Amino acid sequence: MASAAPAGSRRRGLGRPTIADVAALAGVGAITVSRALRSPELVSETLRRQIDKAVRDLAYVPDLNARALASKRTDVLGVLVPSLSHTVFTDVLRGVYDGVDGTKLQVQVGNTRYDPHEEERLVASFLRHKPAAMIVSGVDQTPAARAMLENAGCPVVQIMDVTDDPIQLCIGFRHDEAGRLMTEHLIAQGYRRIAFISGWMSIRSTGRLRGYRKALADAGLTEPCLTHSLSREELTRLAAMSEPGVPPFLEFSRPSLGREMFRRALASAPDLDAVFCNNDSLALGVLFECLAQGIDVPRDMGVAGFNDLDFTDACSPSLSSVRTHRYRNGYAAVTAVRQLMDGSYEGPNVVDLGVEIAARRSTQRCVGDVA
Amino acid sequence: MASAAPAGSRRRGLGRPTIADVAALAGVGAITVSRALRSPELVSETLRRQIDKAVRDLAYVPDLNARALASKRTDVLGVLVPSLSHTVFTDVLRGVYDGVDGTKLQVQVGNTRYDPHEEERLVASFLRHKPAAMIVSGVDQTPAARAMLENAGCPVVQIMDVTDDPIQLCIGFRHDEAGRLMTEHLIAQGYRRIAFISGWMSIRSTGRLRGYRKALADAGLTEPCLTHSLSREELTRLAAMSEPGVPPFLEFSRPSLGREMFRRALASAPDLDAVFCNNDSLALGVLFECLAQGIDVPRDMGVAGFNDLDFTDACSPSLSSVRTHRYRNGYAAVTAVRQLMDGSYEGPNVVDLGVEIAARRSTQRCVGDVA
DNA sequence: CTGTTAGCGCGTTCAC
DNA sequence: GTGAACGCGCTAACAG
Repeated sequence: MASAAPAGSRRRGLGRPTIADVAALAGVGAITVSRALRSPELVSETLRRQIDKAVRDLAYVPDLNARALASKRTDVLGVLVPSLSHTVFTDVLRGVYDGVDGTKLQVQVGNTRYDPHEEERLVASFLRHKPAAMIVSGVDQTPAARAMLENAGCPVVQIMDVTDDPIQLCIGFRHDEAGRLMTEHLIAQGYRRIAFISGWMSIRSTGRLRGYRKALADAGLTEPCLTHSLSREELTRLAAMSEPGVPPFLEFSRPSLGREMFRRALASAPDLDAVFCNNDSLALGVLFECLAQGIDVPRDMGVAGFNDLDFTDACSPSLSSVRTHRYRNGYAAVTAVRQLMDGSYEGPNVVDLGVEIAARRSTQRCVGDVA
Repeated sequence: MASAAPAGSRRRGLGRPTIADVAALAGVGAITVSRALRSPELVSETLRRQIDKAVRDLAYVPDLNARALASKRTDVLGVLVPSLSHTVFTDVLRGVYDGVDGTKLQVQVGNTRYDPHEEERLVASFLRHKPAAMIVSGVDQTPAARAMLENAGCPVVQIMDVTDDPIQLCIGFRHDEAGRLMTEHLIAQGYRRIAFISGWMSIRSTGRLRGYRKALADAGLTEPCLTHSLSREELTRLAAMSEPGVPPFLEFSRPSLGREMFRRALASAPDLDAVFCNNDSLALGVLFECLAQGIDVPRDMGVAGFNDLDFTDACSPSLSSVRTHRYRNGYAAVTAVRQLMDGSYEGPNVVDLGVEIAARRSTQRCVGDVA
């Protein structure tokens, strides 16, 4: 018998047909089946036809684990993001998915949950599967994770931030510059007492804060009321209030938190005339709080968000924000990965996608300055 | 040499240490290393110590593909969702991730993009990796996908909907009932001319619509203006307007679309007194449109959403919605999976998590009826 | 263009 | 408690 699972065998497969079964049925060698499946052009028309039939008749499905073991490679594109609850990263993922369309690449998403150690574990875990390439978010991997990625032997692209010292290639934008640009926009619109509001500071948020401070300093202004982080007790309280397992960083972008933090900012700096929010959800809350308090936006209070989510233009007044190219970032990362894989990549190893100020009504104090 | 990669070999590994290298260094058999790694309690203290040292010295990392091939199993929990852009499913995923915490299970997410054929492909693809279990969204898999899942030989849980005929086990809630409950709530609040607004109808949306219609019929009311779907041309136009690759269903939940569809509904039924939106984003748009038009909510117009996203309670007026237990659904699915894996599952094979009406100000026409 | 041979790295089986 | 042998299903290398 040519069957792969002789009855007397000490170990049997799951009963699923193997490549040997197909080969036997088609009357060819196993390797020919293998080739017919992966590079049909290398196999003669006749044999290919017989093989295809046998494959169909047996409902043969190649075992990817065996393939990976034998060939030492897979078509898995590992993508690590810090959160799946933030539009920011799901937008990136859409770009990634679109980028791999029509490709052999299989996307596999890992959620680091903003935990560097979880990221490290995931890097190790993904690398064990010998991925075709890796895309990781941010540029602040732990030394261990970085070392693993450097030795991964596959293309590695860092996204959503830039650094002078990428693991291999990084494509993203400068958060400090983004923060600076929006603050300068607010200043240009005549706002002077500008607060920065944030629930939780990721490494990237800190960059935006830096840019905000620089812009203020350059304009000779001071920070009226900087509420950039919640106390530990508040953090715990919020966590307790939420469904078990809801990570704090999600809570920290809630509109209701925006309302609360805006109230606080106003209490400690009653002469506030603008708020730069670390994300659009917080800004939405500020907008509603102004509405509830009868504060006129943009006349008495400028409100700006970050990320330019889909609701910014539907607000009333529409909400100014910082447009980051998240979809494009994901797409570009995959494009680069593919080029790195076939050796055709020729771009620089640091790519800055830039950001744009989406100036809308919520910061339009100077008439005629905004579309 | 006992090394796994003799210099003269025709095929070499990647140079990475193998279990044989560890065994050689520790002076034991390969199998003992294998055991020490997976079931330390079966190996004597002394050997375990030597092995651990060797593992560390060589920075040995087990090859998961080889392990999977030899053992015919993995610790991968495959999770298929129709979208990563909707909070709905990312909430589910949080539940899933929290559920596997402290477990050997490795979550692997697949994005079907609301395409049954893509789902079918993904099912096939995931199953080839011999996952420990699968969690799939909805109950409307293609016959082929269903057949594959039935023969997968691993626990399979369907979520976010219920059916009398699950593949194996399904945990979710009834969308028709959800639609009915919210409509009844609106009726109880004195609204009579209630429109249902939706940009795009998924299978689950259709269920909600069914419930809405039933509630109206039961109350002897008619549908004033049902704008439940966009024309094909509009669909194309919207797609063209958006960034390449932005799937229509995303566009279809935009607040700006809510504004637009509300204007239309109002145009064809000026006596409209309430709007039940298929999701909260649309409802947010309706809220802003009312604000812009000077329509008093809830007095002159009741506005209800669906899903109860995080911004509903921060709106002004706060937005009524249907609370679905997405996080809990993900968590429960994993719990069930784990029990199915060790044979301890004893629940029914259809679990209805139910929904709740989150009654807030935007539908509070009858004073005192809402908290 | 096709087949043969020899593994890929690990876990199962069975014996000690 | 430990180890030797064998095989999981597939593909790289080389020969024809």
